[in-house]
Amino acid sequence: MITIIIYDDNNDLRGSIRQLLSEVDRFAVTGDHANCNHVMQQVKEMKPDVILMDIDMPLISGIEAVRLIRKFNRTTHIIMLTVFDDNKHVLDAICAGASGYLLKKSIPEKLVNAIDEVLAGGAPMSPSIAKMVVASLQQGKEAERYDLSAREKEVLYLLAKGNSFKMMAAALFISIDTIRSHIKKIYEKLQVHSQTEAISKAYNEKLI
Amino acid sequence: MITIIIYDDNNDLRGSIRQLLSEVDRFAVTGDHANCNHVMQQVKEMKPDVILMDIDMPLISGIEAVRLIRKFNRTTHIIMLTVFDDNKHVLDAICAGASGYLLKKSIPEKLVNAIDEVLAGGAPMSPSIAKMVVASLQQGKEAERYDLSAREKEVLYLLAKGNSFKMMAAALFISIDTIRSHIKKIYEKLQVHSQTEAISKAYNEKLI
DNA sequence: TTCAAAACCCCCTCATTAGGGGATTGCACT
DNA sequence: AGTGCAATCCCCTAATGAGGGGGTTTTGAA
Repeated sequence: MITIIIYDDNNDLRGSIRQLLSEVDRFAVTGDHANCNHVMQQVKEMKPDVILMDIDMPLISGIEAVRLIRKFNRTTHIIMLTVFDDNKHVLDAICAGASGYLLKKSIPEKLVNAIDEVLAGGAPMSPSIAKMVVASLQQGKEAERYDLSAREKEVLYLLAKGNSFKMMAAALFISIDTIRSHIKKIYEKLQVHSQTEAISKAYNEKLI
Repeated sequence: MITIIIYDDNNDLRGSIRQLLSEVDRFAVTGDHANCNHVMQQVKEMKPDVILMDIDMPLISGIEAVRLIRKFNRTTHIIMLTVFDDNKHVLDAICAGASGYLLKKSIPEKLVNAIDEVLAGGAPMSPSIAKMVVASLQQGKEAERYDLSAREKEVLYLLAKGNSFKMMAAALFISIDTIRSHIKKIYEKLQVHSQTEAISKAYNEKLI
């Protein structure tokens, strides 16, 4: 028997989901709550197989709840329920440790399927959510518009590793003044004025 | 009419896909190739709406091909076809700019659907692929083992943005010596000895 | 209540970095 | 043959950072 807990501040929706899941013999909804105020205690007690978690809830958001749960439990499957797919929090939820992501409008036809899928080790997602996830992996990967020379990239790389000018000079068998020259060039090209800015930019633009 | 090009070194599979797609009126397969040796030229000429791309091909891999295509074209949808879901290259393909990812075994029942989905702006994925993608986003996010205080995190964040000690002091309305104290603590906790190392570590450990 | 840790402040010195000048060599492109 | 650019090296000064001291006050947990 698959045990399930529902968190959603919408009473009607909670009811509908209970109804929907009651029609499947192997599922047992062992709890539903309008907020996450006692989520840690509840999950510890019930040890559900699957949690359905609304993202937008008052006081403790679904994302916070996932974080709380993941502090002591890495195995229970959590499927997020969200109204809008342009919700920027969706990615946060993924990073927090949710397993699946379903738009509320697609609950009727896809929820049962999604539950089976997480249990099988999958990551069910509504298409538009999947798109966001993929986009987040692709973002920025088109850089290289700063056209740093090979040597400059090398210096930037060593810099990011925490090397001082002196250490880089030794590593590359060139004078410290040459390092300085390269650094100046790099700053110019990246339009920054310090090591920290340069490295920060390098990471953000995936130059490293 | 939706135009489609297929790249796969398996002649039988290419044939099956052609056959499968020919049964859908709105699809027109305008080309199929066993390798990607002339992929840039072919794509430039045909300007297909969708490309089906095998990942494992001799000489130029599907991933390389995606990179080549994305150099001059950001709009054509590319669906990767892969045999194994444990292929570590799947993530590379995503980052290279593919839109969807289908296991070959699920082609018969899901290919038509996947094509419609990318055209609608989605990101169709086989469940096990989705799982990998999600896992890649979640990985490492369990850091926090350096237990920096809230203030220290704030300082580290500002540092990474390229602020000097002076600027941070001004921004936080505290003395520059206090910044210095926080920095010293941060270095101690992260076990580093310079700004650059600290920021590099912060990025690598997802502290920022 | 006591104790530890966080957050704040101050001083010192030496090393390093930022930013501004130069210069020479060698390679590639025209 | 000249032009541009990357890569190398040099010098200078002012600003900043690293690392070592020394503190107080506030706060939260034991």
